[in-house]
Amino acid sequence: MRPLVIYNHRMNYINKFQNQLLNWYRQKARELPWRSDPSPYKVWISEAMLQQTRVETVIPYFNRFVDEIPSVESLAEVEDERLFKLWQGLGYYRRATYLKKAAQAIVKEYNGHLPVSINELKSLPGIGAYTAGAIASIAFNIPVPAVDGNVLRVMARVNADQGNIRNPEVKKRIEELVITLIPTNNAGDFNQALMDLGAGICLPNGTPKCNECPVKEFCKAYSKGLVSTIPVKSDKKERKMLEKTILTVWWNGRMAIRKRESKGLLANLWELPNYEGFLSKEQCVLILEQLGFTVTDITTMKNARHIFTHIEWVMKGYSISVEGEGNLSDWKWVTDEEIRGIYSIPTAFQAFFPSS
DNA sequence: AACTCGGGGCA
DNA sequence: TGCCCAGAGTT
Repeated sequence: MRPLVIYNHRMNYINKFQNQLLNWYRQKARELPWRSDPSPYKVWISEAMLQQTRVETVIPYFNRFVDEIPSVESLAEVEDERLFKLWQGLGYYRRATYLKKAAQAIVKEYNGHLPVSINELKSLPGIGAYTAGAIASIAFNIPVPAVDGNVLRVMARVNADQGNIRNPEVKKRIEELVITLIPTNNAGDFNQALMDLGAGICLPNGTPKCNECPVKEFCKAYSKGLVSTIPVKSDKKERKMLEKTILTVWWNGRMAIRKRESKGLLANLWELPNYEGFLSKEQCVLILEQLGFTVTDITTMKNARHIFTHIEWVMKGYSISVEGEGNLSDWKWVTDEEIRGIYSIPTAFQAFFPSS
């Protein structure tokens, strides 16, 4: 009898945790575009966009994207230029490349339908442990965990886990904990409830709203007074500063852009011509002359700064008018309208555009 | 295990 | 300014 009693106690604990979390979610769930129609395709697109990106940022991108590219098949065939344009400003641009690659694989190997199994999902480019779990649970209601940054924080507090949440071991530990709690019949709502809880109540940096938390009676960090010290997170690496000179070069009413290389930062996106270091007007004029142009005007623009995760660009800019033929191979002369409608140019350069 | 890869919002 | 965000892939 004894093991059965313990078993029942454990079941009651789990049921109560599930019920209180799910009841809270039924009342407080955020209304989000991908929640009104959680088709596998829309869930997938939303999860890809949401990687390291806030919900509020994603919403307009998601709406535009699924409106213009409504299916796996259309995604598999979309022009790269158009794909990147739809992603412009969202960051982590290889996610867009992964989406198209995965769509092509889904058409070829799964007849255009997203696979249901975690392992098959994870085999697709851009779909890792979290995203596979999110798609499987939200789109297919399969009881698997989907541990993102929110869930890591929430469950580290619930279990008073003082491990460094950047440590993969700690993440695995928390995944195992979620597995013991996840309901067999309502996994999608359960996972999304944990994320909403993290986004709205169980906030980072020691400022959670514990009085509003539906599961505070289960939270060991709350009962032990450790909420402000959990989760533990190791320090990030320091950012390096990089000085650059950005050129907006005008020729016959058009502006010069060029394509970035296919690897590394902002791969395959378009950029304004730019050079390492702070160049003087004279140095810029010399560069343009060596390219075969005659400089008719050059003015200094306002300095700008762009902060990436691990680099910071400090940028000096010049607006330059040129005449002549030039002898360039990798510059492209484009109009304002083409820049707005066609070419994907990352945010780092926006400060040097006339539209901004 | 450590790096790389964007951009924005908020204290 | 620093931190964090519905992370994934490479080395």
